[in-house]
Amino acid sequence: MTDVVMVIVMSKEQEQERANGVMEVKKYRTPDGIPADIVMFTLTRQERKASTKSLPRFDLKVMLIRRRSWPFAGAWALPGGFCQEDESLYETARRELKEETGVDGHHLEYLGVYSKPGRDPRGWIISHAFFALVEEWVIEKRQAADDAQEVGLFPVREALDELQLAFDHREILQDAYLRIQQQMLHTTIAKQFLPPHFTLGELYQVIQTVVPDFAELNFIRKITSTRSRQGILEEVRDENDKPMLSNQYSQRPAQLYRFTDFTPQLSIYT
Amino acid sequence: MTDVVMVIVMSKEQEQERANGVMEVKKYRTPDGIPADIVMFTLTRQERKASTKSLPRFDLKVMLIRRRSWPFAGAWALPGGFCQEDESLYETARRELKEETGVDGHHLEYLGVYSKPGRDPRGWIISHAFFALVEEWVIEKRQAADDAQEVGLFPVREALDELQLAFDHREILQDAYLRIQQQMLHTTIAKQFLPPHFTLGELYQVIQTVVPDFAELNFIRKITSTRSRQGILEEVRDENDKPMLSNQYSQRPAQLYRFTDFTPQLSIYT
DNA sequence: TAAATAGTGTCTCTTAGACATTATGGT
DNA sequence: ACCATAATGTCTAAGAGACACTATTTA
Repeated sequence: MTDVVMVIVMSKEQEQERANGVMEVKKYRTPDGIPADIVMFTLTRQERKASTKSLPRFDLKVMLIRRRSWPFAGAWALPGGFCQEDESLYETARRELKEETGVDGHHLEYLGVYSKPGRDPRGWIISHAFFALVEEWVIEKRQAADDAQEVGLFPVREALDELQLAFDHREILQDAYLRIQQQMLHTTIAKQFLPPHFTLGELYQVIQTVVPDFAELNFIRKITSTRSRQGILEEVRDENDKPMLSNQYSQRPAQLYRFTDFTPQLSIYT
Repeated sequence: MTDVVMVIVMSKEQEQERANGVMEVKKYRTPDGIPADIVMFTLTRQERKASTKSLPRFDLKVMLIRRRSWPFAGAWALPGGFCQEDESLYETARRELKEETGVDGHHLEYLGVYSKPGRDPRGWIISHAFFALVEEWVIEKRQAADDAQEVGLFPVREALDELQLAFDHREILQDAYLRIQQQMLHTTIAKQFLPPHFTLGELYQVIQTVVPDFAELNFIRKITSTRSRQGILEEVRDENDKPMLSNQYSQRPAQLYRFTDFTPQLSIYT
């Protein structure tokens, strides 16, 4: 990130104009704060008691923190904090994500703005939502170390259906949920939840966890054929060019794959 | 749009907490203004001097207004204005679109937030970009009636490549251009630029104007077959169930179509 | 009859979709 | 031998992609 420094040379008249311009801006009421709120998603691994090796099953969870002060004291809310003058909102989100959850350097994406009048009893506060995708182990490490705040990981459906979230955070979470489902099908964000090398079974589980409606009988065949979808995945091979296999989740070893950096362009017309 | 009224019953202690909370918010520096800027796209029809009837060719254009005061006096900029306390940013955008261009009730969609420090010499100003899609005739009517401001319609490529836009409006326009291209292929926004009934030739021209890379040799065949794409379009028929044709653009009459309300779900995995 | 658009014929190759079948190897 | 997962076989119908060809009017 490089900041832009703006140098402006002005005549006296221009300076007067500038002062007027600034005055004009200042004479209106301005918001009382511009926070960034973060919807942090993670996939947690369910314990399975199968008789043999079996595929992992996941839960899509969201991190919430319990508010300690007015307003909505005691309610669960999205982590977040106010934007400062010397940072962009993306930087705010990254800073708050790190400060409040100890997570840094992960997928962080802008979601939208929430500006409905009256959404925050503290005043005129316009919030910007981001969503982050983090692997489970990052959060586990953090939760152990942290005793400053009460944090919780909730299954998304439970958070939406059963919790009374602070502010309009239910609406934000709902929007984020729809967005991550869309992204899961349109882009390769699945890789945020997967190790560098993974089996097609794992990938399928990840997609299904985020998008329960997703079903594809011939998943393996479709992924491994398809010329138009021209290789969003590629087989992993070792130094001798032998296909690398994994039998972590099954008796029969399964081919390992990785995502390429190719994302196909979708269209409803072609 | 219905506003939400929030009623809160508080004890004295709670009221004290509330006051503290508000104080806490107030003691930080807050932005000097939160504007909404609008990227208004339209398709203008090119005059063609062909020997017989021919398909319309379009240009994708964006509306800009010339700034009259500091900063960037004389430069072209996106129309926009500041958010007021009693409205959401979407309402701001709708209001400004109407005030500055006389356009109301059209496709208006949120694009994103622009908050890089120093982006506005007037102070700490965080801008929200929207994009609007408007038919040509609406703007023509407006431009004739308006003499308050100098407004211009520029081909998008020209505005991006040759104009020095105010603030970071070039970046905003660039983002909006990418977004509209994406939307054109993923959704049915093409209908915003088309009459209720249209020929497949017209539709193809619209798509190609917004997404020059789009090319599809068997466009008609693909649109009219396809079970999976299950009818984003349907043939228009008259009261006697006869197919309705148009020979506006060709000697041979062409079937008229309309969009259904179906938008297919795309996926890179299916 | 040339021009400009609309639409069909034809051919090959690939994919979709649905199921059945086989492969693997540890408990 | 059974289990859970991985992967291939097989079949039909449909679509992709490329081009050639016909259709419809009017200037």
